[in-house]
Formats: sequence, C-alpha cells, structure tokens
Amino acid sequence: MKRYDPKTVEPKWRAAWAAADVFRADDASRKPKYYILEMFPYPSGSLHVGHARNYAMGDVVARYKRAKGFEVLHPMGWDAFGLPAENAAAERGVDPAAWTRDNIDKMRAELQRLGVSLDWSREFATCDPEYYGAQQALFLKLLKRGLVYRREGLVNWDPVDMTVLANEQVIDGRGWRSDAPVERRKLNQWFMRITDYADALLDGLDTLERWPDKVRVMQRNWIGRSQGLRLTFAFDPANAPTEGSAGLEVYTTRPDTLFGASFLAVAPDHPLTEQLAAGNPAVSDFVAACRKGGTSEAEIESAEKLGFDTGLRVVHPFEPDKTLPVWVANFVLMDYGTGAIFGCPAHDQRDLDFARKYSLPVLPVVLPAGEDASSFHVKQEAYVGPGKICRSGFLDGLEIEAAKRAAVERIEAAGAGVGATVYRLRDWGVSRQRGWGCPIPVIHCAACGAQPVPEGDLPVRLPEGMDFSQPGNALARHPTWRHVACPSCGAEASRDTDTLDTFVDSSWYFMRYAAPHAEEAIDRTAVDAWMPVDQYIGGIEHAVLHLLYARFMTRALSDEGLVTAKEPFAGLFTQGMVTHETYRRQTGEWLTPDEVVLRSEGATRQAVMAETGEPVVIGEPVKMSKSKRNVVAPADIADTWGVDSARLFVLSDSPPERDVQWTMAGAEGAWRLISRVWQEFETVPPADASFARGEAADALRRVTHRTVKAVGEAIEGFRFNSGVARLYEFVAALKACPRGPQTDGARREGLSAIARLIAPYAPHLAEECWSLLGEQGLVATAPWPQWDAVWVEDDEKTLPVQINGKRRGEVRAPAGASAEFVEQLVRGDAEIARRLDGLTVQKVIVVPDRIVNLVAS
RNA sequence: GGGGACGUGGCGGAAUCGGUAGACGCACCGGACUUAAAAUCCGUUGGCCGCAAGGCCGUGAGGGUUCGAGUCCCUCCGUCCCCACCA
Repeated sequence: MKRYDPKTVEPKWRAAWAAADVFRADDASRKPKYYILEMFPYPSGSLHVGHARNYAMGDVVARYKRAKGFEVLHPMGWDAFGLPAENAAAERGVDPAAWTRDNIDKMRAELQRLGVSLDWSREFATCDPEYYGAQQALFLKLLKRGLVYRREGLVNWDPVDMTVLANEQVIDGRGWRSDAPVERRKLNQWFMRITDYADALLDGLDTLERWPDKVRVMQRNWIGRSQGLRLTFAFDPANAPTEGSAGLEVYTTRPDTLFGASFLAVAPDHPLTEQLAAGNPAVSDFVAACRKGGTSEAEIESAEKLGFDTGLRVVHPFEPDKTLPVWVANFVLMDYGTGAIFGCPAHDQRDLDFARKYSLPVLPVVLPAGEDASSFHVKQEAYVGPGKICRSGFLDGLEIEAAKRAAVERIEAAGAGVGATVYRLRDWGVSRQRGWGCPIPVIHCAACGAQPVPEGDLPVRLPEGMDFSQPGNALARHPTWRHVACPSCGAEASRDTDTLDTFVDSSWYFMRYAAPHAEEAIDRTAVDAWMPVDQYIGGIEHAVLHLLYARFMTRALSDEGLVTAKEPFAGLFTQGMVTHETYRRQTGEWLTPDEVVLRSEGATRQAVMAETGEPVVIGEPVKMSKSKRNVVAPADIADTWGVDSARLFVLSDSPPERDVQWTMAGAEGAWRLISRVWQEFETVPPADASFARGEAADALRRVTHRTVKAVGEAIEGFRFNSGVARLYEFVAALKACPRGPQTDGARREGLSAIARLIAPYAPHLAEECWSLLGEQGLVATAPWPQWDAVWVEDDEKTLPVQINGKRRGEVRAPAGASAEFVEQLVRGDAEIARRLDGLTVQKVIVVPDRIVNLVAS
C-alpha cells in the first residue's frame, strides 16, 4: 500500500491556491462578508508553535466560512515597531529596518508553508512609511479633535538604559532589562484622552456578547468606575496652611461614614505636601522615605503604614465644632481621586491600621445587624459589611445606600461638594523615547509652540542611519533629523523626537486591511464594507491593553466620521498556549526535546540523553521558552509529518481556549488520521455511483450526515477538538463499510463529505483527496456539504429505563412516540418487570425520545 | 485585600438545554503481520466483588433542590489567572 507523502503533496496544493488566487477577498462581492482576524505577530524572526495554533484556528474558521458561502477577509500583517529591533541594532550593529524586513520575510515563508488561507495582497507592516504616515494623519485628526494633548506626566525612567519604560516593562519596581530600580520622572508627554470614553467603553462591553466574560470583567475592573462624592473640607482658620487656601478636596465612595472620620490624609506627591515640604525639611524627609518603598506584591502586602502629622486641621462638614488633623500618608495615591482621603478607621482596613499606629480615634458608625451601638467595637479588623448607620446625627438608622444618598444631598446643598463618578482608568500616555517607532508628527517652535506637521508633509519618515549603539533615544540623537522650519512662522524649530507607543500601531491596523494602500488613512467605504471584525482571535495577555486601546481608537475614529462601527471586534476568542515538557540533566542543565529519547517501561515513562544514555529528569509541561529549551518549531514538525499533521494536532488535543501540550505521540496520532483518511481514497467509487438501500449503505449514510452536522456545529462553536473526534469516528465508519455496488453511492457520498470536512483542518490532504475523487476545481472553493434530517434523525430511539434514577434496562420506540406508548412498552418489558419484582410503581416519568424513569417503592 | 475561572480514568479531554458519565485521542496490555524490530492493523482497559451472569461504587469534600445533578443552589478544600495601599 502506498504511503501518503506530504512532502510532495503539500507544496503542490499551495502552488495551486496561489495560482488560482483563491484567498483574495473581493471588495465588490455580493456574498455576505465575514472578517476573520488573528492578532498580527511581532516579526521576531521565527514562527513558534503558539503562532501556528493561533493561525490554524483562524484558518479553520476562514475556510469553513468560505465554504459556507461567505466572502471572507483573512489578512495578515506585521506589528513591526518595538524594542527587539533596537536591541538587535545595539548588539549586532544591524539596521533595525533591514533586520525587521528580514524577519518578516522568514516568517512570511513559514506562515505560507502552514497553508493558512490568507489574502497576502493586503499585507503591510506597521514600519512601512505608508502605514505610519497614515497613522500620523490620524494622530493629527485626534489632536485637532482634542483627544490628544500634551502635559507633564510621570514616567518610569530606567536610569541604566536611560529610557522611559512602559508600565508592563517594570517588574517589581525594576527595569525588565537592566534590573535597575525604576525612577519616577516628570516629562512632557503626549496623552490620548481615553478617559473621555470611559463610560462608552464600559457600557459598550454589554453589547459584546461574543466576547469571553473573563475579558469583559477584566476591562470593567480596569476602567473601574466608582460612584462617590468629591468634598472639600474647610481648613480650621487657626491651623490653615500659610497660603490660606480655602480647603482640601477629598474623594470618597463612603460618604455614609463621614461621622466616623478621624483624620484626613494626602499623598506624598500631593500639591499641599509639596507646598509644605518647601518650607519644612521634616516634610521633605518624610516624602523621601515614602519613595523608598518597593512596589512588588510582597512589599505592598507587608508595607508599614507611614504618616506625618502636618499640624493642619480641617472642620468636619456636619459638625462645625469638630476639627480633624491632616496627615501625609504613604498609602494615599496621587493619581486616583483627588490624592486626598478622609480616614474612617472603623470601616476601612487601611485607615484602621493607620489609626492604630498613630493612636487616632476609631469611631464605628455602621452597626451590623444584631449588634448594640453601645457595645459594638472595632478592634484589629475594620467592619465593611452591611448594617444601619449610628452615632451619625441625621443619618442614624439608615441603611448604607440610603445614608450615602442623604449625605451627598446634604453636602451638595451646603455647596461643600458634589456627587462624582471616578475612574481607575487613566489617560493613555503615548510618547516613547525610542528611535524605532512612528515619529510623532509635531514640530516645536519657540515662538509658536507645538505645531502639527502640515498634512502634505506626511509621512514624517524615520531617518536613515540612526545610531543605536548608545542607550537612549536614537532619534533624538540623530544629528540633523530634528532640525526643521516652523510650519507656522518659518523660524528654526525642532521636531518632536518621541515616537508613538506601539500599542497605537495595533489600535487601528484591522481597519487598514480594508484598503491597505488607500491615500486616506481610512477609506470609509472600504472600511464600512468589512468592519467590524466578525471574529478576532488572540492571546488572553491582551485582554486589557491592546483590546481596550483598539476599542477606544475605533470609537474615537467613529466619532471623527471615519468609520461607522463603534466596536472593532464583534466576536473575540482567546486561545490557550502550546506547552511542552521540560528535560534536565542531573546537573540541572536544560535539554531540548531532540537531545532526549523517551522510553516507556510499562506504565512509567523515562527519558535519557540521545547521545550518552544519561538519565534525564522529565519536568511538567510549561509554556515553550528559550530559557527552558522546550521549544518545538513548526518547521521541524512539518518536516517529519507534514504541516497538516501539525495543524490537526494543535487543534485536536485540547479545547482551543485551553493550553495544549505538544507531544510526539500526539502528533503521530494526527498523522495516523491523515494516513487513514488518505487510504480510504485508494479506491474511489465512480461519480455516477447510485445509492442502493441496504443495511451497510444506510448505516454509513447516517454516520456521514451526522458527522457533517456535528463538525459544522463544532467549528461554529469553537470546539475544534470535538470536530476532530467526529472525523476519527467517521473514518473508522468508512473503513468498516464493506465495498461493492451496494455501498458505492454511500461511500462516494462519505468520501466527498470527509474531504470537505477535513479541509479546514488539513487543507492539503483535503485537496489531494478531492482530486482523487475526480472533482473539478479546488476543495478550497467547494461548498460545505449539506446534511439531511432524514439521515440525522433515527426512526427508532433507544430509551434508557431507570428505576429510581438507576439505569435498569432500555426499550426501543419509534421516534416521537408518545409518553403513553412508551409507558406501555416499559410496562410490557420482561426485564423491567423482573427488576420491579416486589416494588410498586408510584410514578412514571417519560421524556419522549430521551429517557424513562420509574419511581417505585 | 478585591475580582474571576477551574476541579471528570494512568494522561489530554467528551457529555452544547438537568436525562445512558468517561466520546475521541494518548499511554498501557493482548493479538495479527515479520527471521526480528519499526511501521501498520485488530481487540481489551474507571474502581471494587464475581468463573460467569451480574452486582456495588464513581465527576475535589459535605449538604440542598429534583423523578433524575458532572451540569443548578449553599458551605468548605485545592489549583490557576487578573487587578491591587484605587479611598
């Protein structure tokens, strides 16, 4: 028997797809559109198995939808700006642009080899001047709209690499590369006003029904809307700051506990603190001490509350005779609320810790049910549960929510404050002091200030020959690039030398695919024809940042009139990672999978080094990483079993949202399925074979139609693994079916179905099978097989019969048989009667076509 | 500290609406083919008792709702993820 040879078959069909240009999306098509997109990769230079799984999933959906009659847009591009290119430039002296291009070429070839059905005519990289020029135009539109602004902002500064770091590059307070403690510096930065969209982004989550709840919850928490009160405490004239400011504004979500207030606290970087520090070294020393604290989880967990009594006092808004001390406290954050709080120790754990340390009063004002106001005390644990307000004048006896409303009303009436919504979300700082990024299209003029680059001068291109050999911003260091005339007055001026956060690049790329080379950044007609993305697929690690920025950008550009869609991604799927076991020598040194030979001794698995036979310790499967050397390249897998096996395996062993463990044995299993399918095509019944009735033929037709239905439903529901399981069963049924004129029609139908059903998973094999059937054209353009209810539904059903919930037998009844009919059958069944011996049937539950339960005693 | 998810054989997992738990794959074991091995093919495999027929137990633990619970509710245990001195 001949063997299936992927090495010759696979390239042949990829060439056939390319020649027929079958994956090009037609903008003018009258079919319903379907836009499927996987998150575009950073061109690191090599495709790993995780990428392969991601794109294989998207490809299953793309090929399935195409077969279902949709005009499918399935594009690919490159998230090509970012630090790795600068690091390569610094370490090897290469040009980051050339390095990136080279990587893109390598990865494109690998991706093409996977047989992913992509429309390559729309490919672009974010480092193309055409793309980032368009992005600059969008930036200027948003600037004009007031959604981009410039202010001084705090940044994470790495003193060793001399660069600003993104929050995610700061790990436990240290730079991710330098490991140096990160400093907070103030720099002039461009910001996007994402907070203007906080409500829209929050409310919009409710419309995203095809997003995982997990991601929606994470975004909701990230935006962090809270309802509360902004309230100004007036200073006690006897103890006011020298400048005589009127009061101190705090934010609270618990105005109901105002009568329990025992102090106010401001952040170490609050303007009041800074004012006091200027005249008092004790204050500035305290502020310096606060800055020392680490930001790691353990450090925050155990961090001591630190406070400094300023000596200032404020008047309680409800009790004019009472004054409260104002402290500086290390646990108050400047960038949330107003940077100042009132402390109610009885009902907030942090306030309580602080009050205990500095001997401040603890006044419970919320009484849990069943407690007595005179005997209820708070010791080391603050009471945060429900209850009735007490010791609080006009609030006494109210429940918490009612008391909040009453307190806000009273404060508003007195003009001391206003009910307010506060968000955890901050504006998005987009300036990066990096050379390999999209230049910010602004010119700074001493006389005219920050001037947008005139649209006709776009793109503002990166210069050739930047010097990356030193740490810091290579663009700022370029000898000539920044010098330019002011577009307004013509005087000597200077370009902004920052580049945009790469998250800006990825916040709108999915719209650019609609018309990747349009003059306008966004060609509205083209974009509206394709947007929103019907199905987006990517890693859960982008649950907040990328997915939130993309939602913001889509809304902002929609309000600008560039696109109709308000939300970019109608459906989102977050796929799991590919893991692999780890292997270590006794000495602890990591080994790659090819350096190891696995053996089974009965039920136990053992590993030894391939060369020396030295025993190897097998470790748990973990995410593939270079440091643990457990990386398997898709190319290696493809060399051994062909890319179809690799695709099939990464989709078959685990549900797609979960991690899948790569194993040789699993890949072999996928290969076995492929060979078995192919072997079924060794003899193919003629196209004009007629259907004959018969037990074997009918049985096969039932399996065929049921499998068509099940595989389609599995793909629609992102249960690719279940779909593969049905294919295994199907090929077994084909194999078991006797051959001959009696079954030719049924076999032909089955073979035609399996070729098309397996096409999304193993497209090369499917084309080969399709051609063996003698079909004209490609399976890639063939319609999805239809199933017929006649063959899917059984004429006769087997109903399990339970007695008191335990299975005790079964009866066969025609489909749709009435409850009465089934009950008669059960009562006439000898086996059931035997089981019921000595029991009296109290009740009979018949669920038609499903189950019978007899309640007996 | 806050939020969320998950827990099913030796392993990955299936059971989509509350209706036969363990589909399918891996591994193991047995068999066929082979001088032999690999590959391939066929078959067994949740646990316990039993020669068998069959019986009992069984979806992290305990309770509840229901004729019926892996699935719904409550409590607990464990694992993982996200956020975090967010007022």
